[in-house]
Amino acid sequence: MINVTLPDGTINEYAEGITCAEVITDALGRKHGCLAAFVDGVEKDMSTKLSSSCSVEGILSVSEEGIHILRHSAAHLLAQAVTELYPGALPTIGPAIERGFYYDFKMDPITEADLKAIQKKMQFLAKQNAVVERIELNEEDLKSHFEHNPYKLEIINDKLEDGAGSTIYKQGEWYDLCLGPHVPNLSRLMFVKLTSVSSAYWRGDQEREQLVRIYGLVEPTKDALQATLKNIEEAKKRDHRKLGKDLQLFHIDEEVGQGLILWTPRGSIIRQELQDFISFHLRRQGYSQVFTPHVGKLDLYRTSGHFPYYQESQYPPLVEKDLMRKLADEGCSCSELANLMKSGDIDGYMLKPMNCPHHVKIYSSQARSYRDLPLRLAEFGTVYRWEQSGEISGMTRVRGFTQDDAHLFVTEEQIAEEVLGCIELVQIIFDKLGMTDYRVRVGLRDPDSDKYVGQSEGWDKAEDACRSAAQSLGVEWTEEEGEAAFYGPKIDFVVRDVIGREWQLGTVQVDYNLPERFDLLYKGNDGEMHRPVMIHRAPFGSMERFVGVLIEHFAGKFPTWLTPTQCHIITISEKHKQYAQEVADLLKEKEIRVLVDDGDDTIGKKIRTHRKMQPAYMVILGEGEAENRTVSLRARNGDQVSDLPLDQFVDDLMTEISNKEPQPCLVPSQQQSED
RNA sequence: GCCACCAUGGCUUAGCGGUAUAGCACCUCAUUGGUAAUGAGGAGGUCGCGAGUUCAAUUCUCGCUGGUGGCUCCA
Repeated sequence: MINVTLPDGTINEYAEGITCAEVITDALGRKHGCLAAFVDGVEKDMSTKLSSSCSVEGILSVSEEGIHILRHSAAHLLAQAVTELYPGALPTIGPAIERGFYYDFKMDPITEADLKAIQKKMQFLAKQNAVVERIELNEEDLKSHFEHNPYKLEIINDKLEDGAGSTIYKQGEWYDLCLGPHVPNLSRLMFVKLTSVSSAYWRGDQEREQLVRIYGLVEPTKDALQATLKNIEEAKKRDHRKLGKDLQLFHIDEEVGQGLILWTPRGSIIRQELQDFISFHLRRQGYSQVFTPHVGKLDLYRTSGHFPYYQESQYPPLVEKDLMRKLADEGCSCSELANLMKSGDIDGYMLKPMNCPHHVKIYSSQARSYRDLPLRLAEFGTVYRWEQSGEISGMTRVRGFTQDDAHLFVTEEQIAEEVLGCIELVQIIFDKLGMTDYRVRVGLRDPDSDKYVGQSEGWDKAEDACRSAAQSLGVEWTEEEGEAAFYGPKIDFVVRDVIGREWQLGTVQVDYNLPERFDLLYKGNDGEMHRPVMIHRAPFGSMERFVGVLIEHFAGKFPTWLTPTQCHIITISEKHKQYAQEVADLLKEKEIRVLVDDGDDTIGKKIRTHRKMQPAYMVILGEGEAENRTVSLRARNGDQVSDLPLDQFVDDLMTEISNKEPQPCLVPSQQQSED
């Protein structure tokens, strides 16, 4: 007999060999809803036989572990369906992921249209409700089970020690190499939805074959699945690429170039407001504003190390016409030209991929003493990077972007305090914008990689400085090896958007390397020359990416201070044109952004039209308002307030804007939102 | 860069081997209307670009450009 401890503390005695399923059924009844169990805290199948005293706790499909098992099992079901429909298809790997599951197959490409049939097959198989069976096999048997699948054999050879066996999971005649656990039977997997098909490299290696990857969702109930699908639909409506077009915030034109953002008047207002906001804080923190050109000589980037290191992701260099002609006359080939550039035998210009070298040159334009430090140089600097064409997307991944950049030249003793100042700035901004869902990542070098430059002593010090700064932040932070820049460690602020994607926005980087490469010096109070340390930082990261994320964060409903047109004035009839103009002039005088619609559409029609542009307020003006010098307001959610005295409205609105209130607040919320 | 899919007036979209729908937006006229579409009329497209097949191509084929979903990459 063995003793089994249940979550509520009771201890039951059972015969040895009893299964988890039997224990849980005994404790909770037949409709326990568990799909696996923790045995002494370790995830096990329901069919696991208990051989000694232990604790047992059921895993429900709504728990984090439960949904993970559900997804993983659904991936197996997908593989079964695909291999039955496409006999030549070879399953490779198929894990559960954050929002569902996928499975990679070696097979001929399929299209989204094919997913319907596969999903139907999955649901058919789920209805058959085969039992999922765990089978332990020795190495030889294991290999013979997968002798026609080189991918599985590769995993067996790589992951298992010589001579070690492993397990397969079998449902009906189909089986897969897997450690489990899995659902006890397939009927648990009724509520699946295949979402997309794409491709992936085998084991994530660009050099190896491309596989067909099928993504899917699974939920424990029909309602849960419908809710998940609805969430995805809602998220799509927030997509900054769609909203950017609808709200006329930016435009990308193929004749201008891929990944190059044209900021339209309305989007430019948002960007300008953000820049003003940040500039205000920069002045407070003692930064100096600078401007530098968009190009620089190749030699500059040879010295900085950017040219040789990041050649693949730079726009092609610009070479002078006469030199090009001369080289062409001499029969110089393209590859020879590239070599000459690489070796430094010919020079040219480059679109700047970053602002640091220019700022470094401002530092070194004068002899510096310790009294000049910290020297903080800030610039909204536009940089150009040749991102891979397939990677470019909307505003979040582009080829030309403006960093809210700054470089701080500091003494070693000043690092900790200055890094902290940078971090505080990031926090002020995130706080003001209500971006609370972010994590802090301290990026360290990968000890096994040789991509990093500089002395390891400097690295150690810089890494320590980042750690202690992150520590003092009072926010959850993680260290990640291999996430450092090639010149130094960094602290990144990674923001999670509404769809759960993560975006690296703010960044602070400590750099011992560039001062070395450019031989930067200052005279200390000891009369000796010393080397300063550089801190790179950009609280927004790039204006493009930040605004892109912000559009989705607010779903286009910006706080009043950021809203491109804050008030849309709508007249009831032609008779109120004059009063509308008066109100508009008054608001404009106070630098409030306003638009007047005194056209002859009906009031309902106008409201419908203007709602699409998401003004902070619609200001409705008719008979009563004109007579009493009042306004009526309509908020984005349809709430209204009537007969607000005009002067009070203007005052309140100005206060709201200068306070940078997170949402419009002049119309008290009366009901649940109609949006 | 790789794989798959996609590309029709400003936007959303129908369609097909014989140069093309519809709605919104736009313009004109009438309407003077109180919080999610007043009515009538009008104008606007060499169907992303280039080549090929064909008597004929927006429709089929290839290339290019751009987009979408992923992979790889991201100073």
